[in-house]
Amino acid sequence: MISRATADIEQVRRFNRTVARRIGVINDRFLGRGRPFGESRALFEIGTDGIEVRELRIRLGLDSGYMSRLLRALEKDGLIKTTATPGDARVRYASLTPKGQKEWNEIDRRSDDVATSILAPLDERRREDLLSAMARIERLLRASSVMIAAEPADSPTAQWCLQQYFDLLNARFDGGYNPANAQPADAHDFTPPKGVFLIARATGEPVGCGALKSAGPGIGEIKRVWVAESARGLGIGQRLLEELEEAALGFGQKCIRLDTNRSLTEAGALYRKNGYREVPAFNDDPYPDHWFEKVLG
Amino acid sequence: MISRATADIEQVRRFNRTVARRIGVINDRFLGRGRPFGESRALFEIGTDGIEVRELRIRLGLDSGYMSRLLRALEKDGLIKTTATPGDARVRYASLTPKGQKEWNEIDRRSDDVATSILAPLDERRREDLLSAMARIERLLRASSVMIAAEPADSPTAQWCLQQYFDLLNARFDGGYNPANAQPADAHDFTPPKGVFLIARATGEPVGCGALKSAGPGIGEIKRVWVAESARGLGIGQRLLEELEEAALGFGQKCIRLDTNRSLTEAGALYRKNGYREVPAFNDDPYPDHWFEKVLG
DNA sequence: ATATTTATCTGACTAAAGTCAGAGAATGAT
DNA sequence: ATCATTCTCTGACTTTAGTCAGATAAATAT
Repeated sequence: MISRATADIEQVRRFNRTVARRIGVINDRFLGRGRPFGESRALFEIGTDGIEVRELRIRLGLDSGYMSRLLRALEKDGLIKTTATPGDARVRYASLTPKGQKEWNEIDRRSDDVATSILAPLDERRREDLLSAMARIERLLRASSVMIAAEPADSPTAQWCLQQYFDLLNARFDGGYNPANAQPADAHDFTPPKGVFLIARATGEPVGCGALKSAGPGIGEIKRVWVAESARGLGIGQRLLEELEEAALGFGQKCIRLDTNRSLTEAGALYRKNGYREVPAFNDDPYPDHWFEKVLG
Repeated sequence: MISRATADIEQVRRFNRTVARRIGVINDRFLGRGRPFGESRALFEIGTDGIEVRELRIRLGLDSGYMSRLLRALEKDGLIKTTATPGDARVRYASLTPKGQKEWNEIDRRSDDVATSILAPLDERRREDLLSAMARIERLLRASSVMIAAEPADSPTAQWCLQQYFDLLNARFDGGYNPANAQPADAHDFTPPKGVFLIARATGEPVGCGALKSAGPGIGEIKRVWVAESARGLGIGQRLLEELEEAALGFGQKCIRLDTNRSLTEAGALYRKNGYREVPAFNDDPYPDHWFEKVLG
């Protein structure tokens, strides 16, 4: 008997093979335009707006020597020019010449042709079916590539996430939100061994955060749970919560509490679903109107 | 305003990018095991059962000289051995040594790991959603890669398709089917400028056929419409029918007729959907019990 | 029996992709 | 002011991938 998990894995592998073949093959060679693939790729990434060479190197994952040579080749063909960046003369900035822009448009058109060639043979119904399945796959692959990791709460990324969180509260709450009026909690509170600050990232971009601090012996408090608008519905909140609880157990916190506001409907639902039960107010913060607690284990 | 078609194309391109990144990257390098990618691919394709070198070359699409060198390299590493095939000493047969089998298992395991790493971060509901979308995409990409082309009706592939068709009739009809009792129609009838024989192929494999012959001045007759079991529901019958009608117009046939049997339910539905209307019997063939006609244009 | 075709192999290439060790200029840290 | 770091560039490589023109042996066609 083939187990459920085995069949699932087989399905994923089959998908990988089919799609890699159908897309990879067409893409790679078809888009080449006689030019080495590496050059085309670089040209395409430089794009209409240009790009810092440093950034380009990271995106394509190339050795700096190799990158330099690629750019030299494109330059010699009159497709791009490189200039120093205003702020930092070490960093070079690559941008398309008019000739390069033409070439770029051609690559772009071919990309469209590839897409069209996939859709063309299908009738309306199947086409829509394919498109909706593609949208779903994209979204779910995005979800599956989200990584959650602890980071210092005072790191620039963490600060950025917090700002997003505060902006959200400010938009949702009647009368806005001002962190100065709320219970203070600084980076120190969200640092092991008493707390932690988690950041969820999708392909490098931060898309969510969540924090844990101590609220007395054996008690943890969850704060700052935020998921970017663009990444809602991917189960990131759930995963953050699970990881926060795990961290709490690691710190010996057997009880977790948190507060929230009724305008944060998704958060309320998440907590209830995960076995948090409502308790009387345990603080007199001006913003929360619901208080929850859960005993772990 | 962005047109509907443009948005669709954008969706396909976005999908291609996402999938190529998430799967392509992991697959290619992660599965490499320090070995050149070409060698790994060959090793994997040789697989547990071994394979004829000829077949392997076709599958990987490699030059025979290059293929030979790849095999020599794998042989030198003690991963495979090659022997002559019993029937034909020109053809070499490549198979894994025990060491090669171990290596193969490792690649296989890594493939599983890649699949698992995609599924693992998702909860049950999203996992199922992803898997079903993958199955759908696979199927629809298969449909979109089906090519229809005219071929001589006496080619081996055409003969093979016809045999499949007759086998199907034989299985479906009460009392079976014997082409000798039916109206004769030979390769000559299905040849331009009076007829044509179309074959639908998916990645090289024939998955359907359909034929057109003349049935008098300005009248065409469609025969031998068959779609492989494994390729039903992909719209191939519809596409064959459309291309046959187009061919008929090209031959100046303004009226098309055809006969069928009630046991071929899909065919009947297809004809009705495409505007064929039932007419009195126009032949006394023993097998058909429904006769259709359509005026083109 | 001879010619042709098929499958593989070898040698001699080329192009593309990528690595590594510095060098040099600009910037940031102390 | 000095030192370390960052970013790019150059030269000198290697590896991978692939092509092309025969050579060879076995099988097939005439």
